[in-house]
Amino acid sequence: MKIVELLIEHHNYSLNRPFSYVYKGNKSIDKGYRVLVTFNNQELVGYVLNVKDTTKSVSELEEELGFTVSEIVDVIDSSPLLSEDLMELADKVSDYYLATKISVLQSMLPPSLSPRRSFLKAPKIAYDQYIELEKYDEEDLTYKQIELLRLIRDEGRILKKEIKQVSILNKLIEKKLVKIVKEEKRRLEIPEYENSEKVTLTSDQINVINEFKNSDDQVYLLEGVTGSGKSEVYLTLSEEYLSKGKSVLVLVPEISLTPMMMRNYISRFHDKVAILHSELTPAEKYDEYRKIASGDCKIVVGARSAIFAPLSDIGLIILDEEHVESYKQDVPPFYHAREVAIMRAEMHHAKVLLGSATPSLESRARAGKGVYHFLRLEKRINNQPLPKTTIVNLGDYHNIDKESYIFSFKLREQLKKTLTNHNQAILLINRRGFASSVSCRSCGYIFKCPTCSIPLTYHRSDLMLKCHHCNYVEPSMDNCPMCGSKYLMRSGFGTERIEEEVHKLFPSARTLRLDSDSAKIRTKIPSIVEAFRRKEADILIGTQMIAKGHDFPDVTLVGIVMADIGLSLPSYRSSERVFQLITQAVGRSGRSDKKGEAIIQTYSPSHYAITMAARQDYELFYKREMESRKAQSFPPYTFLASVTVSGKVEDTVIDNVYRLIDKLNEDLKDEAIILGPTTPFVPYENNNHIRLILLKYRHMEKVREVLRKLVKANAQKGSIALSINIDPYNF
DNA sequence: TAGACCCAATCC
DNA sequence: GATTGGGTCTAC
Repeated sequence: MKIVELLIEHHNYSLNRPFSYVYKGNKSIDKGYRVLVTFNNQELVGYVLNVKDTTKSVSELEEELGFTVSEIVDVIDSSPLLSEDLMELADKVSDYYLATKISVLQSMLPPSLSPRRSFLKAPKIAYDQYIELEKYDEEDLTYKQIELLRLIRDEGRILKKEIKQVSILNKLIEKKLVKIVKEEKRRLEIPEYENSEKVTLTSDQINVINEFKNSDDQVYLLEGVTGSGKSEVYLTLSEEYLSKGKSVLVLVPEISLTPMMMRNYISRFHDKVAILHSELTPAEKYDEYRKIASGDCKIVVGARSAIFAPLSDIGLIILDEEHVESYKQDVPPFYHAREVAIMRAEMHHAKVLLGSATPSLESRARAGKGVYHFLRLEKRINNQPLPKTTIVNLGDYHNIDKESYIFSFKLREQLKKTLTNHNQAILLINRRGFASSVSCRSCGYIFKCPTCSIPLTYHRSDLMLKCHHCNYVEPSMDNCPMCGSKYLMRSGFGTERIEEEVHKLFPSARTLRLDSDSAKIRTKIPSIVEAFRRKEADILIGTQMIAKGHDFPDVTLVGIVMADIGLSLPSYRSSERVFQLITQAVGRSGRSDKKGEAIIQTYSPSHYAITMAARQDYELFYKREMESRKAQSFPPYTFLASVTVSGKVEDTVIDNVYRLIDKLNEDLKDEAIILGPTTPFVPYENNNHIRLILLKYRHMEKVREVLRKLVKANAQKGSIALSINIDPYNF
């Protein structure tokens, strides 16, 4: 008989410890296997931590342990699902982030294998299923159903697996509004790009590569302006490690947004590369995961969660665009891929290479202090000049074109020039939809999301009002629900409005729009990007999605329609975000031998984030922003942690927040500044009221200990739930 | 975290 | 007298 210690799939701090069971069967069972157990009258998946043989009887065991021990119902796996080193990594991650270990394990595994949904076998699809419109009728549909139906109507047909809202789709099928059409399956093919010819490295690149190779440091920050050839450095180093028999892990922000990197790696390394990212279907993820685990692929290119790819013997971990915030997971365990990369590299004695044109302040500060080895690529390849950049003050009405109110004379004139020269332009507006809010002129009523209470955004393409925080939708109405007035005002503007404006001013211009609405369908982003690259459109209009990573040789104009959006957001990172976004966007202009222009429209023409971005001067921005962080005691001068308290009853939540703040003040008198309680941007969600406590501190150890105890002590309370976010971005 | 149970408030 | 919502407890 065996004694098995395991973790339960409930994600709660009071259950964040091993539970003991016995196993009398004869299947093989060991660390890393999943088993089926009954736990408090529920049938659950357990995650085996260790197994011991015993000669004792169950009653002797119970006597010794002091509780009843039950038997494992069944063993699910026939081989361990997670390697020892990933289990060890999970320990480190849950330790650093004060997260339950099961939440880390769940983040590590593809959804079809994660404990929660372990019975989902790898789906075998023989056919591609398309959804086609049968009949268009909005009668008796919920708003979400209408939204989907309109999408299907507008698209003609959609691959079924590309629709994420399966339950909504099923309702439409049930109502016979849409039908499924089966066609022989088109396999997920990884496109076979031509062997890219070996580029000759510049002397800068060679220097950087040699410095990397000849140093024993563990973490490196490579700062290089857009177009300075960071990718080639990544590829050369990857090749080097591969030839030494090591494996290589490459992280990219969101693979659909940076097909460049994927393409580079595939054309260089072919089937040695596995691709892992959030947009793959569960079946595809499962396949790739198994392929990596079996050792067939020595290189993995993927988004955030790929940091947990089951590679062995890792020699090099690369994080491209290391400053991008999507490396931080915004649900528990709230890990940041950069920190996990460093933990993992330590275990493998591997090196970490962080690359960016605009490094995060944290990383740049560490490089400045010598914690990371600082590498720089200063010149653009071929010494391309930076685009000529103009800042237009929107506050000065002389600059505004009265025919549109959105474009300045300068931007309109440059657009015209670009079109006549048959070049391409990119217009960036950091907001999707048509109008950012809808209100009633008579009574002042503002359409708000019933769950988040933030204003709803009007979308012209499907005539819906949408909440940009949760997924709430409702059809837009012609009358005010309060007073019945038909004078509704749509204020603010987003991508859809810009597109309309362009059509008005330049009727013959062909446009494409790229934002998360047009990206609702999975494969759409790459196809829009490709279409634009093939010059099927003159102007690409989009949100920050378009600012990153793409290389469009014929783009000679980048227009930032309103640079201020985001600057006033209540985050200590807002200047950094704006700087990064504008710098990246401006860098899209003039990538080939054609000369580029960029126009930044803004209400804050003298804000340093904007002026420095216009000059593409990262180092100066860095110095200026560090001063401001220092003055306000924000990272990198301090560490942050947030404690979220949520519960069904608002008063209970508030009482508890004050109680916790008192407790924290007592325990951390000299260690931390405790701020709050604050009401977050979205004050209630899923019927829970939410309040926040923020901690600023310089030394982690004591604070971590106190928080750990706090969370344990409050874990049993059913009326409130605590959640801790170490190094939070949004609060 | 999910279910069981308990209690008090509330409803018809 | 039954139903509902909140609070508390427990789990190998």
